[in-house]
Amino acid sequence: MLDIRFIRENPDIVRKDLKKRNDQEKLKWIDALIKKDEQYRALLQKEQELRHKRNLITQEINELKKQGKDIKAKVKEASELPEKVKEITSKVDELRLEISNYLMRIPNILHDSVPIGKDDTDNKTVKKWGEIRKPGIELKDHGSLIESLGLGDFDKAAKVSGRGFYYLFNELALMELALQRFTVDMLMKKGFVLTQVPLMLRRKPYEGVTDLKDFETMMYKIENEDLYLIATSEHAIAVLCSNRVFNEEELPRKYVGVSPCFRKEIGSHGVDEKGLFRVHQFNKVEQFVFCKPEESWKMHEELIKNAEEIFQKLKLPYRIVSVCTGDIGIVAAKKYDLEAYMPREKAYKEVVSCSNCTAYQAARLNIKYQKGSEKEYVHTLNSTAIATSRALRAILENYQQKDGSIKVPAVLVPYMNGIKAIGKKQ
RNA sequence: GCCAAGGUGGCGGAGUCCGGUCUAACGCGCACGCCUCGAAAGCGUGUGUCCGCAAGGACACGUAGGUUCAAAUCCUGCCCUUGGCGCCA
Repeated sequence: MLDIRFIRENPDIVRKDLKKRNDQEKLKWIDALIKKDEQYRALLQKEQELRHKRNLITQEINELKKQGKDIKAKVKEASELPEKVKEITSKVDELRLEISNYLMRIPNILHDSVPIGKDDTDNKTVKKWGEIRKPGIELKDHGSLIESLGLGDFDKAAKVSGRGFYYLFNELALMELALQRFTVDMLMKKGFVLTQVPLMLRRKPYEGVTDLKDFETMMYKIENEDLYLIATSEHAIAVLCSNRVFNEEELPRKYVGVSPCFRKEIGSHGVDEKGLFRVHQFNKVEQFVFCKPEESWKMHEELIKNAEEIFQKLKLPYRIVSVCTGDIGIVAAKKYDLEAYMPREKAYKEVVSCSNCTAYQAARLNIKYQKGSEKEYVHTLNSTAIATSRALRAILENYQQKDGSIKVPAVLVPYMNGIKAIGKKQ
């Protein structure tokens, strides 16, 4: 959320940003919002005057009573006030709510380097890494490969849970755990605090970390409970520090979260349906950082570098794209996606998303740090380290061997009891 | 899930029975200032949010309501914590 004071004082910056996003509707909101804000503050003044008046009379009554004098006349005078206060308060609350509704939906201010575009086809490639090997065989899609090797079962999962779920067995399940441990070890060495999180959150804290439309399109709600399954541990870590004031020397604070993630993925259909790429439940290792504003852009580069390091060590070719205005969403000021090369499709597919949310989440969650005698919002950043389901797909495609087996990336071998290849016919 | 006791500042902890000079006694911590060569001690000041150019004011005692001229205080729902019982990997 943007600070209302910032919008009040810099409406042109906000307008310019919305023009970049080509968001005509929200562009119109700005004038309406500023007007509401003016009305709100004027009315708030009136409300406070009225309350002041009431407080004075109340005190008078107290004095009179103590002196043993008659209070009837004063009480009568005062008795007219509560209703007036109530009336004006409800108007003030109404305005406050309207303003907050605008603020919750107005997007973050974008970094200058964010490319302008309408959807993900306009994302700009900023880097490519790795050599694309010619497999020399007809590659199987990862879903069929898994099933043919007996390393998973999608059909049974679909029967008992629905499409988008999976069973994994033996070496493949082990590789999933290996990916997590390998990533966690690397990040802990870099000073990240390993964190296991609650997998469900209440609505109110959750509103602090996500786009409101996600509640309908992405999140699973627990029936008859005020609880939502988390879509990523990012959310649980962000709210961990809500309403907190950091000391300056506590920053930057880096967390590595490990958790299952639950997503409805409503409206997503197509070729990726079968297999591990687009699923309702997957495990993810996530980087999350709270830092001072002046260090957040450096930190953003650092987080994407960490993700790159993981894919480099796995020897999976990838490219980095800078996500464009039409694809970036409302929370991030800048976002990199890391897309791994999928040789069967001969295409790069998103496996990592790395965002600098600047003060946008911090303002909603009220996370500040003590800067001298002042308090200032921190910046928050989040980045996938590894989403194992998608990384597994990349490995299954890139490491397929001619004999139909899958070579285990060298860095994972120690995490897999020394197993160097899976699916090899004995 | 049941029973009991609780929830007040950065922390400990009064105030609640019996509504009113109670946003907070007393203590700790932290920041700044004085003192000092420097420090400790001591002394002083400050230490929630919002509106306002300011003067000033409003709000804030888990949370949402209710009663009242007036609520930390009385009433109700909900959330949470601790202890006991029950259930349980």
